[in-house]
Amino acid sequence: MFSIGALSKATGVKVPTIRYYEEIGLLPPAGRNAGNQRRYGQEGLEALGFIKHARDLGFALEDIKVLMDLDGELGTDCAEANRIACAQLDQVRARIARLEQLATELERIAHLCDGGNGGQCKVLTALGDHSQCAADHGS
Amino acid sequence: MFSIGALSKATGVKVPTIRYYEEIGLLPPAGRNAGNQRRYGQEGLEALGFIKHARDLGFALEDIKVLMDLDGELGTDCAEANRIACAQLDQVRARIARLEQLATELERIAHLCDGGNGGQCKVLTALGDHSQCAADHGS
DNA sequence: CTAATGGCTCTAGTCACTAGAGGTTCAAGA
DNA sequence: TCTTGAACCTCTAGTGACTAGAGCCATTAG
Repeated sequence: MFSIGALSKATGVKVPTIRYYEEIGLLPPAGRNAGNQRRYGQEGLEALGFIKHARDLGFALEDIKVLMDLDGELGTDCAEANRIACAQLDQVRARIARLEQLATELERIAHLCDGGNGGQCKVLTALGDHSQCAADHGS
Repeated sequence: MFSIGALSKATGVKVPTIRYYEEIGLLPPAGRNAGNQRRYGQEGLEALGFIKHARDLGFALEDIKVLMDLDGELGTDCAEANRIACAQLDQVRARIARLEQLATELERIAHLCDGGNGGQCKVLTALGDHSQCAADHGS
């Protein structure tokens, strides 16, 4: 049996975050001891480990909830889990592409300036003027 | 003179967002007409355009505030603006690196499954078990 | 037995908006 | 001039995923 602090250490999820997960129904309400403190068993550890790993992979809590519900079902068909994972992968790839455009643009802007002073700052000018940008970096 | 709606169209920033920017002091309070409606001139357009561009580049509103204040100062030294831009670039690069790790891991997980069913879903198992991961994709 | 640590609930704050209610003003057509 | 509908106003509350703090109670080591 783990206390909430022990579970926190074991998983790397902060104590208030664990309580938050319970509050929003992502974790089932923990059992309590005589003094009303939460006590967790192996299945609590596994559930929280699953959440932690999925969060690290960038899944939204809502998606994690769906994945966990899938897991409970008997003879789970894999299709839904796979769909969610692929959607997540697409999102991550899209974010990478977007960030790479930003990085290009920021490099250009940052290189305008040698850190000297006097006159109008070219960095500020570049930030103010989208038309100077090489590409459509966003909208 | 622009109404808030015209300014919104001209910049691509939504109307409630413009009011929000004013509320938090990012935009100076707009002048009003006889009927208490906001009216903007050229400088309003430019200020909002600056904010929009910087937001598109991923700058936080707090950083944008600093940049705009810098812009107002006479003989602005460029160093601070440059520092903020470079910090932003570093952040973007770090996020890209992190996301690339995630993408690798997600590809591995998504490929475990052909969408068939029966037995324990390998996608769910992989999500639950960090030790299967090739790399330390997060913490 | 006492002190330190850890746990409890509850409220409010973060960031950057977004949505909705309920009311007022503007601009264009009849 | 009147009317209608769009655009505007303020205010409150909600989003996601936590984080911080107040004020109190439980557990545990010495």
